[in-house]
Amino acid sequence: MNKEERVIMGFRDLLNKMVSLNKFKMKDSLKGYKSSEVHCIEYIGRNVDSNVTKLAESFYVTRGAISKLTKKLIKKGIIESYQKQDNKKEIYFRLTEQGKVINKVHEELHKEFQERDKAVFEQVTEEQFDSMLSFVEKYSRHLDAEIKKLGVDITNPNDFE
Amino acid sequence: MNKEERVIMGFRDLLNKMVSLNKFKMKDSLKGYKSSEVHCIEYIGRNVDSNVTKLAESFYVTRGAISKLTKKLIKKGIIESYQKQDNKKEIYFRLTEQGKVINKVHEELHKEFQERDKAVFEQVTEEQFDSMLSFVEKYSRHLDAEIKKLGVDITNPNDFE
DNA sequence: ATGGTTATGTTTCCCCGGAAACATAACCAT
DNA sequence: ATGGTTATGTTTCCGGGGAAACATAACCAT
Repeated sequence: MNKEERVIMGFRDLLNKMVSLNKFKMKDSLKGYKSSEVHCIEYIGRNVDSNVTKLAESFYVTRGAISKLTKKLIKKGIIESYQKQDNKKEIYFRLTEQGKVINKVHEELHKEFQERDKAVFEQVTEEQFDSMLSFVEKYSRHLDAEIKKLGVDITNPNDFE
Repeated sequence: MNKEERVIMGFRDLLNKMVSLNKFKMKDSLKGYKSSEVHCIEYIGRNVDSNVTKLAESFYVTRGAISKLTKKLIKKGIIESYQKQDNKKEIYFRLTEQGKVINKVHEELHKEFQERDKAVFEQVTEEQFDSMLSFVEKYSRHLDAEIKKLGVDITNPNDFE
């Protein structure tokens, strides 16, 4: 396996491990909530006027999937929807008080993760960060061009190689 | 968003884009085959004596999922199973002639991807590669320790943050 | 203004994979 | 050797998400 593949594979495995750990910890502190639900709550908590489309694009899933998920969260009383006077098409979401509590717990968990990995990131130099970011951005732009050229739809992933 | 998050997010997006592009191209040259099937074929083509457990570990999915997938591939005549005289427990897989053809097509596709991205990787210096690999390996070891400490099961991912 | 086009959201049907219970074979400690 | 433990594979049940058809609202060109 050459270096290119090792880098890509390495990051894939890294992400898998992070997700596994996240799910595991979530079972402790956020019992009863699926990770997809928590991510949705997190996004709505961070972004005013979230709607189905924005959530779908951000999570790389279909609008249909988000539509069902938000309906579930509304039924559970974690989020609520609202509209604006001048727009009868778009439906926005915000957290209820209950939702804010869950979001708070999740934020604490995030801090815990950062603390956990601090030791690793402290060893990374600015140059290393910039080098990685420049690679990511360059590669990303390259793929964007390809995606555009072929007219590919980027609404589905969540499985890797 | 700090640099740590940007690197992780950046790679997540990168992987998503690669997967989308892969799926799109596969629809052209490997019509009728799901990407999970093709990956399975690829693995069996590369590794002698593949079995359900090894495939599951490699793909981060449950043995049950692989069990169903391989059954489907056998029914389609793409792979076949065999056992060894001295082991009545483990069941191995190999490609049939038809499977080899598909694998060949897939390999060509891989080369095409490498060619497509050559321009990007040519710009990456050895130092950059080594820097990224060292980061990945360090972080990975760190998470492994955490995973071991907590006794987390790494058999499920395929969705990211 | 109005008819075609695009954007947004919903619903139905279906497939894939996880969880868990199960069956069987291999291993191992005594 | 044998009974408990572990490894491997399978099956059933269920939930989540994709695809596609659909409904409705907004946009836009004429």
